[in-house]
Amino acid sequence: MHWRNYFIPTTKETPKDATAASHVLMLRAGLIRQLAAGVYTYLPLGFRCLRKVERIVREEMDRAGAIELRMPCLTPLSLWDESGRSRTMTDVLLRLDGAVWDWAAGLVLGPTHEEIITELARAYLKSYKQLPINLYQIQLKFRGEARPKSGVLRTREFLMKDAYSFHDCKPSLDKEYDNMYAAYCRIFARSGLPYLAVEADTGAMGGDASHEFMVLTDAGEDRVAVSANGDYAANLERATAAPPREGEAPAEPPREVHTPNAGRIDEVCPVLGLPPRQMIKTLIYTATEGPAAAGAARNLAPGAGNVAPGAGNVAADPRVGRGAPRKLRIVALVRGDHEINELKLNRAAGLTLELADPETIEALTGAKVGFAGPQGLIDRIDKLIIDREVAVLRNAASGANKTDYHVTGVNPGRDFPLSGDKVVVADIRTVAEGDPSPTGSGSPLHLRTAIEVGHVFKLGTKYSAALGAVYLDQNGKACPLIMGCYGIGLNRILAAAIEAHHDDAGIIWPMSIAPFEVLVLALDPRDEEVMRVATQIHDELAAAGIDVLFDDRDERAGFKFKDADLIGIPLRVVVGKKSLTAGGVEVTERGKEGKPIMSPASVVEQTVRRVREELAKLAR
RNA sequence: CGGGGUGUAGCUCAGUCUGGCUUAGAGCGCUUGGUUCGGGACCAAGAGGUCGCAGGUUCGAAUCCUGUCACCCCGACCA
Repeated sequence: MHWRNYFIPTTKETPKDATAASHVLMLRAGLIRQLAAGVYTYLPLGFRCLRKVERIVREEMDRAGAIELRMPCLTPLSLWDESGRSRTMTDVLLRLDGAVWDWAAGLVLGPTHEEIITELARAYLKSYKQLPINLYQIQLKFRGEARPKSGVLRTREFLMKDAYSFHDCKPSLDKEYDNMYAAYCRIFARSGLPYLAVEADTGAMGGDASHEFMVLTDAGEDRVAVSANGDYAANLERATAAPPREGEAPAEPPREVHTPNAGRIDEVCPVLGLPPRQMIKTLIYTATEGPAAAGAARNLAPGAGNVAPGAGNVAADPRVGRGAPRKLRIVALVRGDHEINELKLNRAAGLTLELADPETIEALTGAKVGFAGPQGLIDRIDKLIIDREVAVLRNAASGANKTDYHVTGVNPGRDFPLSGDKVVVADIRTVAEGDPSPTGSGSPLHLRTAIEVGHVFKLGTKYSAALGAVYLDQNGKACPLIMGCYGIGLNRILAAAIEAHHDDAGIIWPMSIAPFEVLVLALDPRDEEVMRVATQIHDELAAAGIDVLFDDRDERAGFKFKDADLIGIPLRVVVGKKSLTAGGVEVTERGKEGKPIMSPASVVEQTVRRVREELAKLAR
């Protein structure tokens, strides 16, 4: 490919609105152009990268035995009614109402395809003999993302590989889950990503396994906890630390202390002379009676966020909670130096909780906000949820349920119950930097930001049951299909790769997803000998099957070098009068030092070998 | 959805507070000619803008007012 005839609109200027490195570089290198909020055109260079990623994904999915198909972007609203997600995903589903045609109101742009694939399964997968089967597609998704950001990391339209497997038993699903997990490892390794598989939250689905594939970078939106020795990694939403040890100090009697205007932990501690870890935070929540809402959607669960196929929300049973819903009062306790994890809290409560307003808190405790404590509340509330780290405290301090007073010498079990109908002791806090790994090694956990690039999920029968997708087992009995879903955000792979591999000058592409593998740079295109040598190298590389770009532009050397660094093609062959005089051409690797001179006769062979070596290394 | 901010040339921005001194500007990019030529060159001459849009105030609006749209940032939300 001759640069002169190609289209690579690079810029020197850094775009105003871009902060993430990948965003800045994708714009500057001429990979993408924003058309609207969260909507991007992939320019030729960016499109080539995307296609390379697509190819890796396709090859590995095929190799893993999955079968490719293509489902539509336009999907009938009625299917989303069947699953209940037309109600639970209202702000995610992009509807076509407002259109002038009546029929358009019945269509939505698919944010994921659980419903669609389940409809297909319902129609065709009628016998256990057809199982297991794994169907996948690489298709655009549309989501009513409230706030697109970070370039291509969070968009309203994106490319996702979503796969859905169907099984007649759990062991079969487990096996395919492991198979997909392994395929994902190969995909991300081949893409050159420093990825990490972490335990992910399963939301309202409960119990079943789910893993997210993360790339640790500064630009991500997700937080993960990773142990220093690598024995544990989990999404912060679900990460847990080793359980606490029982406190041993002898219990002191409770004592009321005047703490005027000191309602916050950081205000009270100096007054009481206690560290935050000896404090009990008393948080008051309300909830409406009924089942818990679904958990958080994952971005890459196909159904959820950008990467995973379809772990969508399944609606709560609309019949539950009809009539006169009663407001429940729930009190949660966490240590003063800990943050509560509302996802864990909701699961422990079996309800979706909301922080109570000040009026409710004052009515319950008889004190202003900031002075609540667990003592004596149990008879006036519906549930007391105690973090397990609070349960082992000795001689802690809490609010006194009396404005401007706290109590010291508070002891769980004596001053508030640790058991009983209304009491739950559970892990309801977010792990903190330095907490011990739950594996028993005690290795300290570190908190990192990350980009979610993939998600594997055991769905179970959520959608098959909702849509009536049943097969007949060996006994002729109709059973709902057991499903798994597996998503990968292709655009995010590009952004994550750039986040992980760049320097001040530009992108440093992994060989496997680089738009071109080799750049031949002719320094003086008006010099006949330079052009003859450069053209010959380009042509021979191309003939050898190498993706090669030929910078034949009549520009100054510095200009072309800067562009080369920016677009980040891994191998660069520089042909100039100077190098020819020195006996050949220069070969450099992007991001590495040194520019050895090679003879034009051997450079093609050596470059081809280097490309293949690099690709093989990634595929290992 | 809450809070904040920005819309002026393809890009990055000045001018807006204090309406008229601008025939709407600069740099980058683009066109033409010349010089230069191994790390984003220089000189000269050009092309390019309904100042987001709609109303209003005024003798006069990029500038003031009202509305509206778009985009960005923080937060919320994100089976």
